[in-house]
Formats: sequence, structure tokens, C-alpha cells
Amino acid sequence: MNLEKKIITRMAPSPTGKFHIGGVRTALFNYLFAKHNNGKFIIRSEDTDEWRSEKRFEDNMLHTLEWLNIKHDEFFRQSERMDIYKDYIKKLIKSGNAYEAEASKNNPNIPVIRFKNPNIKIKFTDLILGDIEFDTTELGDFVIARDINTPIYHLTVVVDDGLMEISHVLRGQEHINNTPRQILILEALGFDRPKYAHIPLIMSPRGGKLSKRDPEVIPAFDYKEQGILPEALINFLVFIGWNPGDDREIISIDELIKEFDINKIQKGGGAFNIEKLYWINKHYLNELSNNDFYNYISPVLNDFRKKDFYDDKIMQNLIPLIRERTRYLLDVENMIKEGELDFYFKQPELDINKILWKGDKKEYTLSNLEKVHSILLNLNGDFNKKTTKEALWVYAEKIGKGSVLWPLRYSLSGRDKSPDPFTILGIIGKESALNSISFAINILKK
RNA sequence: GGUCCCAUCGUCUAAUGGUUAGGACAUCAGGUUUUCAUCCUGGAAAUCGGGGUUCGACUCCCCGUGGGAUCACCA
Repeated sequence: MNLEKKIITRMAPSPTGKFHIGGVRTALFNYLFAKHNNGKFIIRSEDTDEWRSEKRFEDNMLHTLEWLNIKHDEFFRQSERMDIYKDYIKKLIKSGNAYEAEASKNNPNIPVIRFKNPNIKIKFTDLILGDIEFDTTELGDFVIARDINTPIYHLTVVVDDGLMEISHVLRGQEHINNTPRQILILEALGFDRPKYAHIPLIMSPRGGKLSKRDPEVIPAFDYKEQGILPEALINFLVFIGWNPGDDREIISIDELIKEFDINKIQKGGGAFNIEKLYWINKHYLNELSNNDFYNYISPVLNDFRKKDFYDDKIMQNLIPLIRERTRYLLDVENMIKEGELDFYFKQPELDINKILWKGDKKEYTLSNLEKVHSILLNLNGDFNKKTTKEALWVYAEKIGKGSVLWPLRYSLSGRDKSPDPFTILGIIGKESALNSISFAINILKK
């Protein structure tokens, strides 16, 4: 339907702080919309405020988007385009749409530039919100430049959107009140009006607006260090305020590009629910190969590797067990910190009272463990999860699973919670297993 | 406060006049060979209130109420 005009979107952040998830989502929507329509996605760094803008924040934004693989087709920096804006300020004055007003706050000798407001009603159709009408009278003759050489926000936005031939402005809903002002300038300059789509805001998990005080909401790039996968963050963010219209919860970036539909964007804001992010992240973690998962947890293994008992071969075997307990990197960090993995590598400490299954007598448990020991001792051939289970199962069922399996599991792990005993046996092997069981037997004999 | 926007389970959302109001996260219960985790099954859980319009409203209109955004020589 819109064959002659190319779709061009842009994201225009000001680099005054670390790039946050709201920015990521705005970038994502702009990117998806552009790519869906074979269009172009532009990033424009709005760094005209020298005081507040910092290069490191711009870098942080670019790194974040690079990590997430949200690629832009063009990049601009407003601070490098000041000459262009000057021309347009002059043009506006010349055409009578702007004028020099009272003295500047910073420069008592130089006047600010105000836009001559025609005081009309501005109507526009928002692609998400529908028809919106503003009476611009209350805006007054607003300032568009600190002085003839230094434009501010509304002017630069309009000039750039016009010059860059932006077809669709998708931005956060906090900008909706800026729209009439920008339309006024745009029409004074004779640019084509882009289509507007104001995206609902991401809200705090506790309701209300997102705040730096929300502990789960951190700068977007920091989620990388937490072990959130880029696909997971994208999948999570796109579902705040958008959905494909069916029951899918997991959706790839390629599918998103193919199916992104601006009409399905929500009108109201949505809360940031970290639990769902973790759930999605776990889903993507499960799709990693064992080797990739090992690399994934590698950064938090550094201290653990230095322990004298550490054995990388055992660690490799532990990967599936660690994975099913992992939503993100902090889970692995905690596992290590709590010593939950130590018993796979060395003989655990045992508490005599915990060896006994619910109400079992010491002598009874002792004889069960001795029997288990002898069964395993006489197990020839492969010693793994399957063979040990086959060897012990009949006995365990006869005696009572709890009375056999609990003491065994506890003797091997020294923990209230751990994987099942056969899994542990398979990992630590016959020799270590027999040692651990003997160790427990000796404690019971005392 | 002015202006603007919004309103389905606790949360993210589906249902664009006719459904037992669906799914997912979280939660609860049961199961998957003892414990934890994973996995499976099942349960509880919502149309903000009041008026209309209509044979029939989650859906359309109005009024309340609630929430949000914005009111800079920041962006």
C-alpha cells in the first residue's frame, strides 16, 4: 500500500545515563517495524546538551544494542550537525515563524529564539492510540533555541526527522505531549508529517513508574553480566506491550521480524516482571549445548577452579545437573558459594543424625548401608547411573526405599538436598562411592 | 492542579457484539522410583463502578473512579 515511500524509523536517545530497558524496547520495536517492512532503522544520538551528554553513555547504548544484535543502518550524532540546525533557525526567523525574544539565561546579552505559535488545534492519528487532538494555545511561544546558534530538542528533532525522511516515529508514550509542538515546527518548515506511534511505558513491578530504586531493574547491558541471554531479553521485552496474537511465549528474532505487527501493540503500560524474564532465560539456557553451557558458566567458576579438589572432568559431568538448577548466572554463583557442588569432588562432612531416615534405628540403617556397600562392591562392569540403580533397586524396594536410598544419598552428598543417589554414584564413580559409604558406616559404628 | 493517555486473573496478555472469558509467569495440590531441582497433570485466580445502545456486551457511547505521562533556555 505504501510502495513509493520507504519505511524509515529511528531511535533518538540522549546519552545522559546508562541505556535502560525502555530504550532497548523502543529500539527493538523500531528495528522490528523497519525490518518487517524492508525499511531502514536509524540511531540518532541526541547529544546537544553538552552538560549532560557523555560519550561513555553513548558507547554503553551502542554496546547494548550490539550485544542484542539489534543492528542499525545509519548512525547520526546531533552535536555534529549544529550548522544544519542554525540554518533552520534562521529560516524560521526569516519566514516569521520564530523570533528573537528576551535575553538568554546564560547570556544576558543574547536573545533566545521563540517559535511563533499560531495557536491552532493539532490533530493527528497515532498508530497505537488512535486520534488525538491538542489545543496548542496553552503552549505559548515556546523556546526552540537558547540563542541563534544553539538549538534545543524540539527543533533538532523536527529538522532531523525531516531531513532523514523518517516515515514512522515510534517512541515512548512520555513523548506524546511533545508531538503537537513538533508538528507545529514541522509544518512551519514544510516537512512531511511522519506517522506517529507512541509505545506504552514499562512500569515498575510494584505499579507506578519505573524507578532506579526498583532493584530488579538495572541498566540493560548489566543483564549480560547477570547471565541473561540476548534472545531471552528480547523475547521478554517484546512481550511487554506486544504479542503475536496466539499462545506462543517463545519467539525468535527472525519470527519477530516476519510477524511484527504494529497494530498489535498494547495501549496501556505493562509491568516489568523479572520472574518471567528468568523463566524465558531458562528456556534459552536449555537450548544450549553442554559445551556452550559450560562456557556460559565459566566466568563464575574462576574461584572454584582454584580449589585443590577441583577436577575439570567431574565438572563437565556436572553440567546437566547444574543446568536444570540454573535460571541465570547468580544461581550458579550461589550453588558454588553454598558448597552445593563440593561433594562431587571430595568426601563430604556427615552429621550422624541426618544419616538416619525418618525414625529408623541406628543399627538398622547401619546394616542397610553395609548391604549397599557390598552390592556396589560386587558390581562389576560399568558403574553408572543405570547399572547402580539396577543393582540396588530390588533391595531398596524390599527394605523400603526411604530406609535405603536416603542414607545412601546423604552419605554421598552430606546434604539435605541433592540429586538422587544413582546420579551421584554415576558421577563420582565406584571408588569414591565406596569410600563415602564406608565413612558413613564408621560414623554409625562409633 | 491544567492538558493528554490508559483500564481483562497478583503479573504479561488472548478474545476487534454471541466463548464454560483462553494461554503464560507466579502460586497451590498431586504425580514422575527417598530429599532438592527438572518434567508432567490438575486447581484456585480477571472483564474497575454506574448508566445507556443492542435480541445480545470484555468488546460501542456517556459519567464516575483508579493508574500513568507531561507541564524547562533537558531530552
